[in-house]
Amino acid sequence: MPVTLKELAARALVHPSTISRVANNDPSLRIAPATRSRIEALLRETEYRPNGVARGLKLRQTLVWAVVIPDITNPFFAALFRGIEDGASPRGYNVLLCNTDGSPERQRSHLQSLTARRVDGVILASTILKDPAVRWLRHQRTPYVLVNRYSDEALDPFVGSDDVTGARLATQHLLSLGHVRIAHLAGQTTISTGVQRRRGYQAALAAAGVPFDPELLVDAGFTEDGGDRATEGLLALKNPPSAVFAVTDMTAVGAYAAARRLGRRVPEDLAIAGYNDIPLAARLIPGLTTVHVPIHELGTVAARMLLEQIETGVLAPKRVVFAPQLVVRGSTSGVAEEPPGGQYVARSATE
Amino acid sequence: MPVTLKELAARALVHPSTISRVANNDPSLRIAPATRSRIEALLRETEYRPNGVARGLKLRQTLVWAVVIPDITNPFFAALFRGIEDGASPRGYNVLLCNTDGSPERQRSHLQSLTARRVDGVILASTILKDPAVRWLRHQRTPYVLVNRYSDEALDPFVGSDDVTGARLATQHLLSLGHVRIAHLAGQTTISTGVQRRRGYQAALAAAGVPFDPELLVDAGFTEDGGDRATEGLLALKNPPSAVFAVTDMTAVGAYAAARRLGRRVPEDLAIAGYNDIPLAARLIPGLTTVHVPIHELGTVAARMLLEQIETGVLAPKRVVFAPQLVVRGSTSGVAEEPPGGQYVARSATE
DNA sequence: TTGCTGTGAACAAACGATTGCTCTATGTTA
DNA sequence: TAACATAGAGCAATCGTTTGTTCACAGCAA
Repeated sequence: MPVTLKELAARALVHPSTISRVANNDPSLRIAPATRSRIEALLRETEYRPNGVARGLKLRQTLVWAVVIPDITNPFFAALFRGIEDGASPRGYNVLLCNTDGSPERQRSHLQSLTARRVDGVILASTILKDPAVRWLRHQRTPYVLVNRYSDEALDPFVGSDDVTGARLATQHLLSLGHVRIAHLAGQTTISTGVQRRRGYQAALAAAGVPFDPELLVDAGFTEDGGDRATEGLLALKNPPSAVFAVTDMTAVGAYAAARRLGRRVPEDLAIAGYNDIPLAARLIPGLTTVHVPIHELGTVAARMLLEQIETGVLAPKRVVFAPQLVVRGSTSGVAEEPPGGQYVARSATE
Repeated sequence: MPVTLKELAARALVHPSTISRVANNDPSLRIAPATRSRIEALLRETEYRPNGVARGLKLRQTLVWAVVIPDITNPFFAALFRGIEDGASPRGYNVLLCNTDGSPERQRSHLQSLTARRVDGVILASTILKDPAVRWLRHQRTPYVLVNRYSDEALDPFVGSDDVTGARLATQHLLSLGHVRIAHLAGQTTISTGVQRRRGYQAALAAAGVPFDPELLVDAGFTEDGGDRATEGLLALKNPPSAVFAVTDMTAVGAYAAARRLGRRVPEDLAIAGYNDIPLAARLIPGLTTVHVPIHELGTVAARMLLEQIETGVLAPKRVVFAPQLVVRGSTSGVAEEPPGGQYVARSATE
């Protein structure tokens, strides 16, 4: 249905190549002004748009990126995606969205079909440590950037937050409030954020001279359900924690649910801290104390890094790590909520 | 970097077409068993995957769909997208996600670039009434389906909920609780859901013999902020409403915020009802009474309709409209919350 | 030997653009 | 007038597949 160069050429009585040159404003060849304006009129009249597929084949670039994440219904990844799209769209890129539900197998099969489609780049937020799929991607020489979670610290282009520091901040905050039995709703050790945030949690305990109680470190994963179940278990202990640090805000939301169901008040009976500062965190009652991550900016920076790799052709393991900021809300302090908006300190980025 | 047919042909000492036939299991031509197995081994060894761009050019199908929505960070659209992807992925389609932020101009430009890319189909949830961009899409003969909002009731393939009925249910519920001054946080009249839900609201009032007070019908739009500001205005009236029906759950969330800020209790001072039953609705405290829409299923059905159009080549204005179900929670009744999960009646669909 | 049949694979024309190169007028210069 | 420069546009190869058609050759019968 859409018009092709060949058809236009027949109508204008010129060779297709001439039309292509006018359409692309090719400077390498002069076109007579009369011919040019005749063709331009035709282009406007027919609303000619070159076939992107044919163009992609010839130019070896599709102007398509892919974003691979666990689940777009998780507000963290939704915000991240917006950041990426806002970085990609102005440059003419469209973005494919692939959900893996955390399955390495689905991730692998998505990555295979994406490279077969010749996407110009991939942004991956669903990776596990030492991910063979990432290794494969690297080997394919497909430009890619890992976000939030890394696979191999030294080898991958990465943008994320300093998880150890962030977790330390949150745990220190709980310690400073006088809590001693602080539990950690942890992420899997197969995932970098899981490992690093555990590390920060333990480091803060050690620095404060609080002995580490393995009973208080439970694997809750990154889901609301996991946080709920794990918290229920913790509250059933003979000697339950007075505070929990959750690996993720969604995990913390699960903790709220469990506390509420079991009749515990937040923060009086159980203080809760999370990680990421998703929009939902401020809307919870009481508001969730959490580690602020500039989620949208993670996305735009990832887009910028991907673009740089594509334009320069250099696939270097550059890293951008944001310094986390603790945001204190009612779930730990019990004090008045901070005024809405504007409370975040400007981030500082290190490479 | 990835291997091409021509290279494989050189290695196997056969013509590229022969390899293509083996790779695609082309039944139209016999291949000697020896040749076939030699080529198959080579295909496996090199992990050959046909270049999707070249394939798309030749076969005139890209196996790509596009989803155009206002904003993926809105939980409604995130759930919708999952439904679509879950319908598309098993059939080998990948899905581009385009956010418009409600701007018709951005929608138009997205649709143009998408058709230039020759996507196989478009699912559009950001349309306005009598949308010229949809008219254009129809004229291009690009397969498309509208979701949730329609443009032209008689002309477009559509899947959504029965907005008039749903709004009537919610308003009747508030009336049945004894409320008389019921406000409506309405959507714009440029959008079908805005118009239809107003209609249902007014119909319920009329049926109950409650006079319609224009003061109580305010344009809040579909955002949290809009709901917040509109509610603030309503509560400042000399004769404020005792209940509000919000065009959307996110709008209702804004109403919660305003009520809380102004010291009104929900539901005692202000009852609140919403529309869509996004996951957040059940998590609010008190839980939000709302009209349940099978969001994920809207997406899978839209995917099925799109696929049918593509496979049959018939672009008919088929409609699937789900019957809405009222879900009563604490924001109107003040009674105990229903047990989590399982409370939804199975939907009934009409065509 | 000739002619025929059938197998197995090569050939070649698309799909719709882009771009280096070639070619033909025309105009300029010696 | 001959040689030559230049403008303007056509030619053709190419990107990597797919697929209808042709072709070479072997086996077999007459």
